[in-house]
Amino acid sequence: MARWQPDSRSRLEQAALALYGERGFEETTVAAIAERAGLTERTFFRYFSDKREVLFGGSGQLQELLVTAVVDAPASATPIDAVTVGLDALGVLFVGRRDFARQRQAIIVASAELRERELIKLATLAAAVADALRRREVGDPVAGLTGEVAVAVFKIAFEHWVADDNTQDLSHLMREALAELRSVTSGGSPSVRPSRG
Amino acid sequence: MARWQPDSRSRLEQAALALYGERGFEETTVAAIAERAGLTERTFFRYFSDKREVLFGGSGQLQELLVTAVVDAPASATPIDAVTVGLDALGVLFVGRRDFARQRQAIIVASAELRERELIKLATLAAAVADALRRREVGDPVAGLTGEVAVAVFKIAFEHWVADDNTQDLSHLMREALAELRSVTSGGSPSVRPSRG
DNA sequence: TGGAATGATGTCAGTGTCTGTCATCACCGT
DNA sequence: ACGGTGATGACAGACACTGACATCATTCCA
Repeated sequence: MARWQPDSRSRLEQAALALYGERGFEETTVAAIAERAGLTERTFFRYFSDKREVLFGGSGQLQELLVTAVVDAPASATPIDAVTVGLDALGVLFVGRRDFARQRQAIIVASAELRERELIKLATLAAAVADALRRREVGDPVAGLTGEVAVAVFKIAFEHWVADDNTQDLSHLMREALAELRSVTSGGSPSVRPSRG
Repeated sequence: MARWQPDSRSRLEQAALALYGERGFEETTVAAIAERAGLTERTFFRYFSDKREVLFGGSGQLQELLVTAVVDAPASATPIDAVTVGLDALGVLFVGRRDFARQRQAIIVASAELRERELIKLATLAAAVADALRRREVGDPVAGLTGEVAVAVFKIAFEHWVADDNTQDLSHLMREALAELRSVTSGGSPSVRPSRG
């Protein structure tokens, strides 16, 4: 018999998800999460740096997958092509996890603090993609802008995927969003020019 | 003789800016800010919802200016053109304020908490731009994507403007960033050409 | 085999953010 | 004068988070 139950981390994650869903994020205390997990408040903070972070354990894996795919894309691929390959790789990560993603997203959008945390995770992701592109000899500011584009596409497709009665898969929605973005940025009139138009 | 010194709000803002700059954000207590402003901690929280918000008083004005310009852009303007008009309008807001902007930005980039707050302000701005475009009969997802593009362009140009020895004005840098973005999104397989990087 | 090292957890005290509540007191209109 | 108003102070308290030390099953090794 082990002295402690195993999987403290995942028990804390599950307890937090449940309580945030039931009572809301702000109304849930860390003490309550720890109690439901059969642990103490102090132990919660040993696993998670703060009360929000317990919802973002998967962000590291997401970033690793995307960065690896971008770096390993064919040498002939343009920056935007490499990013497209990366986004395709993300599709598999979410297969079969739509219900979980939906529950988690409902909690996040309901809390300003959690939305802040999500945004900085996405910004970190964009920076990581930009770095990956630079390893492909892509210069600035193209690398930075392409990183922003990748995350914008992911974000919009993800929101669409999680929303209500959508049945298409995430990869498909990401390709759609990218196509839309192309049409937006190519929609300006010729009179609008970088050099003092 | 007034019982209290006037301009409590701006005294608190100045005290916070000074202390965040001297000691750093995390190392500065609200009590210290209030004391330097000749007020109490409780009064600080009557003016600002939290310790970070004291640095973001100008975001409302920024948003109003951008949204108004987008809404009032010529009816013939495409979504991306309307946004370009809006970004031009922002240029004047920062004229002569580069030193202040630089000092404030140095504080923000040094703190993860403040970066989070900045990101949600920018996300709110993007949403406001999207709403403004919808008032121009622009549909989704073009409105949302164009809002993201507007903010990405502003963000990158602003960072460049604040950085080191740059002498060009903000409006010019925003037009440059937009042109770069166009080249990024048109660099994929469907319409060819390797990017310059 | 027995004792020391290890590692996850508990306990406790303390700091700082933020909120609710009530008191204070100059100013203002009547 | 007098009561209303509005900005501020004073105070208590909840909660997030941290540092320091204690506990104790497991494991390692002489």
